[in-house]
Amino acid sequence: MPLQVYNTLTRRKETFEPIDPGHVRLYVCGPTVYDFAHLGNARPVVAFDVLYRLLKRLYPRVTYVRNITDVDDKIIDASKASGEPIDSITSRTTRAYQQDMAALGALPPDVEPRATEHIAEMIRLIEMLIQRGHAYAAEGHVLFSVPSMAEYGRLSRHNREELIAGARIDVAPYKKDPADFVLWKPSTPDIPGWPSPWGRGRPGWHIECSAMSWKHLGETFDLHGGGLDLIFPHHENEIAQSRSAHGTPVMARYWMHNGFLSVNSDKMSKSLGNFFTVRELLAEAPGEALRYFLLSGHYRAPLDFTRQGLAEAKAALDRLYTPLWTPDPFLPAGAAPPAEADIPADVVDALLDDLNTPLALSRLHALASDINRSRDPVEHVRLKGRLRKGGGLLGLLQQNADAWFRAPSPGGTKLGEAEIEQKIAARNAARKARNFAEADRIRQELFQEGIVLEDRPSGNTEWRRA
RNA sequence: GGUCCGGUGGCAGAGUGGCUAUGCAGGGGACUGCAAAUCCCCGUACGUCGGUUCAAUUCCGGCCCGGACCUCCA
Repeated sequence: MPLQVYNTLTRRKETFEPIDPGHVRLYVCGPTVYDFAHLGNARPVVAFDVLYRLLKRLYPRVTYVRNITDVDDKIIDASKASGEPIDSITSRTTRAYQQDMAALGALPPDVEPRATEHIAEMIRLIEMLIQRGHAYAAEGHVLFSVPSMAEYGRLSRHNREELIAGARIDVAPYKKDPADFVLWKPSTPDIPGWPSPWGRGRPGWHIECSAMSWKHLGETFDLHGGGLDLIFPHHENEIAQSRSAHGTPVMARYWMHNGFLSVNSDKMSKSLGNFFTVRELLAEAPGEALRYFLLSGHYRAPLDFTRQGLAEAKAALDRLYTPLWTPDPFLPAGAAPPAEADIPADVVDALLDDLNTPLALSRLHALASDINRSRDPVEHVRLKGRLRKGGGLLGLLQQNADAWFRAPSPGGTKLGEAEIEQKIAARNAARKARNFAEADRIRQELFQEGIVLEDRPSGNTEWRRA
């Protein structure tokens, strides 16, 4: 079964056919670095991380580019408000972003270009657009001429007239057409700016992605991803810029957009103030649980964030890690050692169908059940390997099960491992003396501390944090 | 107004023209000194009204309800 992706350009699921099967190229819109990322910002990162992992399995070479927008009026505003220098804000926030995404198990992209390091490419692109009659300079600004592009609006399925009719902002007087948008704008001396043929200024929002994707992936590439809200205007304008500058029929062949994360059915957003930063959530749950939560819904569907949902994600991971936690059975003498585990095909198939992660997760659970039922030692070990491999495709189940169950949790017990082991030894002594009241008292005592004991058939007592 | 998504069991969330995932929660049983974990069994859900069909939750149409986008936004 080939990879199928839902393409926003055609509004249907299509078979993915790379331009160059030897080298797949993917671009995802990254963050504007002026504040910590919230869980909604993390959703595309995790979703497209699964895509990246899948593509890497399918093709010999994949280049994944995710930009860092480090020049933007929101950054300027943040600096003015706090007094913190712009460089400090952007470098600090970029670092935090990278740490947070790593904590969610997202692989770093192959290239993470910064807008400020691509000003020359942006200026070049703007010059090309002017040359070809798709842009014009006016009062220190350079604007893209929307009427110059016949196919403008194809991605968002908006036509120019509707846009003008529905516009929520006033039309700047220097625009020739109300739908025209800014490629370059002048900077006053107190804010960041770069010399350009149109005077000292800074880029508009959309041009940077056109410049960076061009430089790192070429004029036309395979996949472009981002949040649903970027379809218009951001991606529409990127397409207009790139296609018009290069004279190409498409910018990216497949456009993928993730749905929103909501909180009590309201979109999680900074302006509504109902957001949870990845950072604060990492203080109450493991990154892997947050990742599982994000993958528990299909990437295009809305996903409602609740503490209960997060707790269920953690419980589901407990269930998947449980069979991985039990020691491998002894292989019968003379038995062939289990072969290198294969990737579970049904998990791959689920992902090939437009990244159906909920279905893929259910297949992981089926695999866990198989392991729990398995009585054959060789089969048991082989299935465990498969579960790990399948989890790996989703960026899950890669840590040591002991670490998963025993890593100190924020707000958890203050008891150290040595103290826990000590209490377990005391309890086992009581059990041996058939003093079950004392044994149960210790069990209860540990339970109050969030420690669960499991007496194994082997006679060992294992503990884990609830 | 325009464009585009959805409405599935107590909750979350897949999927399918007939065999009704998966997890959590709940009930019963096995196992256990007690537990935990695990295993077995259980509750027969698909907004609404029509249509097509031998058969529709699944296809088509109307309606109702909810959501997103229409130059801040993942």
